[in-house]
Amino acid sequence: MATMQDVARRAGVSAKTVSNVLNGYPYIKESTRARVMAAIDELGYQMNISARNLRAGRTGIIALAIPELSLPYFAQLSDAVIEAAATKGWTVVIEPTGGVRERELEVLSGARRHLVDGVIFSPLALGPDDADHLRVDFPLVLLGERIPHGPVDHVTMNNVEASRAATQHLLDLGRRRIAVIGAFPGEQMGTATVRLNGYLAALEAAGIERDDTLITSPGPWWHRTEGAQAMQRLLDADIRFDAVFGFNDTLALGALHVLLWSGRRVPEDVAVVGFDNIEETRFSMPPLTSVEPGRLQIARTAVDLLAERVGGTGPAGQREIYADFTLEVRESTVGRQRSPGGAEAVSPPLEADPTVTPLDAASGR
Amino acid sequence: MATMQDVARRAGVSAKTVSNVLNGYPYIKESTRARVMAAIDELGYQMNISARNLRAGRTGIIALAIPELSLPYFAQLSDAVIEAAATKGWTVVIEPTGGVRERELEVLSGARRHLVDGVIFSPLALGPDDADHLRVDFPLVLLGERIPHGPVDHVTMNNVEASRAATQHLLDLGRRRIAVIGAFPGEQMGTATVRLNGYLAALEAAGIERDDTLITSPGPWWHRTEGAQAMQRLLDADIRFDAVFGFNDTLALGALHVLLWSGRRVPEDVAVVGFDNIEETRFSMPPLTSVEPGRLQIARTAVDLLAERVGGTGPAGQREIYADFTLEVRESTVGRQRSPGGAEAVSPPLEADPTVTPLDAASGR
DNA sequence: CTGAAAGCGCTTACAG
DNA sequence: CTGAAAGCGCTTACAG
Repeated sequence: MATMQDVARRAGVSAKTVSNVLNGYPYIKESTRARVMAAIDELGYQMNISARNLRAGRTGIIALAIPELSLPYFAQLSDAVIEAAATKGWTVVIEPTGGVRERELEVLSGARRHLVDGVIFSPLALGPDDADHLRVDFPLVLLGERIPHGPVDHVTMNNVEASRAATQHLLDLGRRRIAVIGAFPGEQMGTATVRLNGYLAALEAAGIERDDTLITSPGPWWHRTEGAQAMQRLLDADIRFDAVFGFNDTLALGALHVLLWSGRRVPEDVAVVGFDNIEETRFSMPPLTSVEPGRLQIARTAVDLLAERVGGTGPAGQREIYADFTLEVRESTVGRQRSPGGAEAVSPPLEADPTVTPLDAASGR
Repeated sequence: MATMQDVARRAGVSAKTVSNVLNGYPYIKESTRARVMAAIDELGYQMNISARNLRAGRTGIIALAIPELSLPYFAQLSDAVIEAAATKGWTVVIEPTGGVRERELEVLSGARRHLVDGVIFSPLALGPDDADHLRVDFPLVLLGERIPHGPVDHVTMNNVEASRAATQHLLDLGRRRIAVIGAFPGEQMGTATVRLNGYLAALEAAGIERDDTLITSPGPWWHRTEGAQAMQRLLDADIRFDAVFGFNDTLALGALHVLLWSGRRVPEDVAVVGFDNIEETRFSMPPLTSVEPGRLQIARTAVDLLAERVGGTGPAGQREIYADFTLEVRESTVGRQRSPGGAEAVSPPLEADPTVTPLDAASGR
């Protein structure tokens, strides 16, 4: 395989000049650049990334450490991060930690430190007591709620406010007994905790007393299974409720499934709200009202902050960025007619998802 | 940062010996190994991957090129590939192509050839005419149906048989007018084509004539949206049918959504079958009968074949491996009672998903 | 605008 | 079992 030297020889220049051309160094005579490019074409030359990395101390790779891709939120977040990273010329390696503490620590201990220019990390097992582990010697951007005021740049959203808004939406519809799927009493700090705080804040503002029989704790994982199980236990215990707030969409969808199975009408008997606004919320039956957490904004911001750290242009202190959320109102709370609160008429979700990449015309499937 | 030389000096050995220790070279005196390990610990030494790659000509990275992570099948496949690759010491970079021809060609033109030891590639835009593009000078394993007999190792499943079995299941239930969601007439070869062939084969064996008004072509993308739109068109056109076969689960789930919306009962009025057995098939209402394509087996086999190619131990010719499929019968076809065909009683999906990674006890959410 | 030399941190032969 | 030398293919100063 051709090397930079081969190209230089063929173009009648030095390797340095080839390097300059390839790296976009501006002060090169046009004729020289043309000769170099021609030589590259003729030899089919491709730069050896490892050599460049060794010498330059950069790899052009960032890691995205998340619990698992099978959780739709993280799959969709990963797509967004990959796309945002590409605009910076970065390749992304995804490191599913399984939410296992040891594997999350490995992300930080930097066994792959030399492989990546930086890391975007969404911890699940690590918590506030682990903030010191975040003092690493490579650029790191933190996502999520587990370590709120760590010593690194942090991108998140205002979960308390968003959760309060979702709960308020149910209250506005006249619901008074709102079951929660997704509390996690063992948690010092995390998504479950802050979303529960938002829920409780909304109740308090409405003068409704907290009822712990309505607050279910399906455990640390938030798949559909756990949502279904938690709902089944509520039904088995004959708890009365007129609404359900799932702390993520998969919990809410699992709960919705069991509700319908048991013969409840949604939203007439029970209104259901989720969180994350994953694609399938538009396709459940009925479509699921959900909090859009600003996933694209989170991905882009995380990549931008990381790029600044890698480039050394970030400020000295850590930054805390909050993405904007919105409540997407769908039929699981307002039914098929116009919402009483004046929301737009809700129609079957037949419009294309604007976030879907268009397929070019020539391709097939 | 400490180098191998620093470690060698501290341990009183040569760099070569440190390298031998780190690479598991067997013939090292135990006392030497211990001294080296101690020096590594004391210095906090971590090998520079780029330097190793440059010298060894390997990177320890493989690429997985897929259309997009937002399609649950590919997210779940990616998780499986990442896990399988880890057992070989490989890191995975995921390259979402968006199904765009140009980006799929980039995967093969090897702009990142030096970055990866090999590539697992699931094309969508490239087709049988592009087989020559697969003649690349790096290890490559192909997935999917788009290029059936290309010049490279290929892992797939028997789509025709699986599709035939799914259709037969509907026929066994007495259904005679089975609508298809997912045909793609413009396609020379691909998933849509082979699954349609299986469907037609089953009809023919049952002596049922093909009815083209039942065969919908939602286009190349197989999201929920397209399934919902195709179903809406069937309903708008007043086509009669008593079953629906979605060529993947998201199409089937989109169609299911519109069916229920329109007031049809599933499966009493219309039975629904999907393909891929993604997690949410167990949580739709009703749960969706689907073909399990052997996703884990596909992931592991692809990684194994690639490892043999990278190691130079594979056979000269290309291999064609078929994963085993099974039909997972759920309520969308047999309802909540025992299936007439003798399948097991179907119950609400409250059992845990066995493919879910356990979270360690100490972690939170 | 371009070149010649040195060196990034490893591993590969080659010796012993 | 271990060592000394060379070199993987680039980029970084340093000159001019």
